[in-house]
Amino acid sequence: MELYQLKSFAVIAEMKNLTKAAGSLNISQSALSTQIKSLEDELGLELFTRNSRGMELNDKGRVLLTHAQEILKAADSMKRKAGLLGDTVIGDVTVGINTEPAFLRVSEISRLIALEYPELNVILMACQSVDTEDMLKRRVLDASFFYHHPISSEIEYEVLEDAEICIAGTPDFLEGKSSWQEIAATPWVWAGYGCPFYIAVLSKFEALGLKIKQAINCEDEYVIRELVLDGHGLGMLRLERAKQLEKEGRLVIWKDGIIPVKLCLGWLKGRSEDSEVNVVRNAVRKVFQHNVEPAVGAHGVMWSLT
Amino acid sequence: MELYQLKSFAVIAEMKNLTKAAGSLNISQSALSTQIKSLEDELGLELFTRNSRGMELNDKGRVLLTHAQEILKAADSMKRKAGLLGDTVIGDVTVGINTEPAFLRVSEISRLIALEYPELNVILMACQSVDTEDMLKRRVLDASFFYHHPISSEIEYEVLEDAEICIAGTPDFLEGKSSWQEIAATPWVWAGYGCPFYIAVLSKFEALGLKIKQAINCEDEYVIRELVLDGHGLGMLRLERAKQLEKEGRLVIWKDGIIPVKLCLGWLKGRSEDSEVNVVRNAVRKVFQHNVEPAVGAHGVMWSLT
DNA sequence: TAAAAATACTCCATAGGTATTTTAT
DNA sequence: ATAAAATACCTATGGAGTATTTTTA
Repeated sequence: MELYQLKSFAVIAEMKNLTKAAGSLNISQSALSTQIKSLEDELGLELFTRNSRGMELNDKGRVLLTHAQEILKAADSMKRKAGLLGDTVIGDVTVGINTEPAFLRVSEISRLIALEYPELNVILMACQSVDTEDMLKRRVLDASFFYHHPISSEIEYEVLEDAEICIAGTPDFLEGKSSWQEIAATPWVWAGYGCPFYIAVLSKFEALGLKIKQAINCEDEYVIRELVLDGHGLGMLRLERAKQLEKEGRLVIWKDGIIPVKLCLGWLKGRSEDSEVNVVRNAVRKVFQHNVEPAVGAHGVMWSLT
Repeated sequence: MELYQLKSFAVIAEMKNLTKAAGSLNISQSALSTQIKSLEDELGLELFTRNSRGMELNDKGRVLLTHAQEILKAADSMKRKAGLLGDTVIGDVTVGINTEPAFLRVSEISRLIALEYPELNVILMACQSVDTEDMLKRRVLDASFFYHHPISSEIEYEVLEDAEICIAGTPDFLEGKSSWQEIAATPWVWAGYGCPFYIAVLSKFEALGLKIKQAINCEDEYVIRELVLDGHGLGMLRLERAKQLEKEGRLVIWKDGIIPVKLCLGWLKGRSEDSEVNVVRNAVRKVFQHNVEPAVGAHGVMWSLT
């Protein structure tokens, strides 16, 4: 028993004439005849009485037609649903964010996505740049923001914006200091393993044969900022944010320690055609190309901290 | 989209592993792979995410699985219903009766049918023996009782019982009469065209060069009997019934006028395998072979008079 | 005789099988 | 290295077509 047979069954029942039904189904009279016969054989009963004017449902056929119609209706409903789903994206899309959401314009992005794909839930997951590759490969993330750094060729990305990172500290740490030697000799609030900025600074130190004197290690950007403001040592902050804090007189920026970085959005190469990836790419591209109006609220945003 | 694909879809979703699902469905892994792929193509979306451990429903697949299961459930229900209907007979079966229902044991027959086929409605239709052939051919009747007479080879029948018909009349008509000449000269209550008994008598008269003197024509057995009892003339009655009336002194049987006839059940040759025909045949055969207990009531019997 | 369904026969599309490749862990 | 899915390629079942026969009004 297959759907095409049930469709034929229903059409014959309606038209009461095999030849006309065959025309309506765009198959030959012969094909339809054998089709309905094989259905009758399989069900073990006759569905129609045949007469010289055509075919008429018999009592059993009448009973089974209601079943067939129910099945066909459900099948139509499934196809219609698939058609709708085909154009939309549902479920979750998980985006890694490597720094402050406001800088990444996260709420604007999620608002855009929510408008176009109301059934798609955006999950934000705080994620160090260095972990991006792993998180994308493990498919914990569908796409992720990161600061540019050497990365596997399995990851595809596009550059969104230039940014700057600076070395900053409380005034007492930086007053009168101007050489890398003096900077290296100052206590540091250090970000552990793979943070691209710290790697850049570290390689500078190594080139000059310097070693940092003392460090507190910490991964989280927010925590680092707090520790620096608290006078634990020098640290690396986004220039924009550091300037704000300098204006407030809470810290000083070391002018030689400004590093240009590129903000990127990355995804797994093999998933470049996945709708989840493309939804994020398109939304992010729109927000970073044109200046869309400022966010008024985050739609369907969930926070997930690593 | 066909049912076999939906079945595959459901099994893969349950087993989360294409290879195992293929085993369960008794087809090869390869066949199942292309099967589900073509379903995905047709629906225009992916149903599963493939990973190295197997296949997992994605969000859209989860939505569509519920639809697929609904369809499969309805299909199962239809098959189950067909299975039940295959063993039963529903609707109407129309049986022609050519004489008194008690003699035909109609209520026993319909009781038997009602027991075995509760959804089958027995319709009884009074029908002259001579009309049997036409009524069966026009499918107004599925089967019919009739007294044996020359009949088309398109009609199949079986003999149920021997019966006797006699010539009878009120005492004043038959007193002292003993020859065919005298009988022919007596007024008759005659049954028109094809009644087999009257044909038999007519041919006897013709062989003897006789003509009936006077006749009232009437088709209906009951009416004939009333007219005979009312003294309108001689008529032909079932011997059994005539004996009863003779005992009551209401009429006299002419001893030379007893004709043996065979009670038959007939049906259209081409329909000898139709369940409607066989239900009647089997019930009638049972009742006329063994003496089942007398009827206590007629189940689902409708009377329809021509 | 006409109209409809069934059937005989042929053809080919495609479901299914085997063997191999690709992919991910 | 292993386990799984995808793919290439082949086979064969059975669905569909044409032409014909059967059936019934």
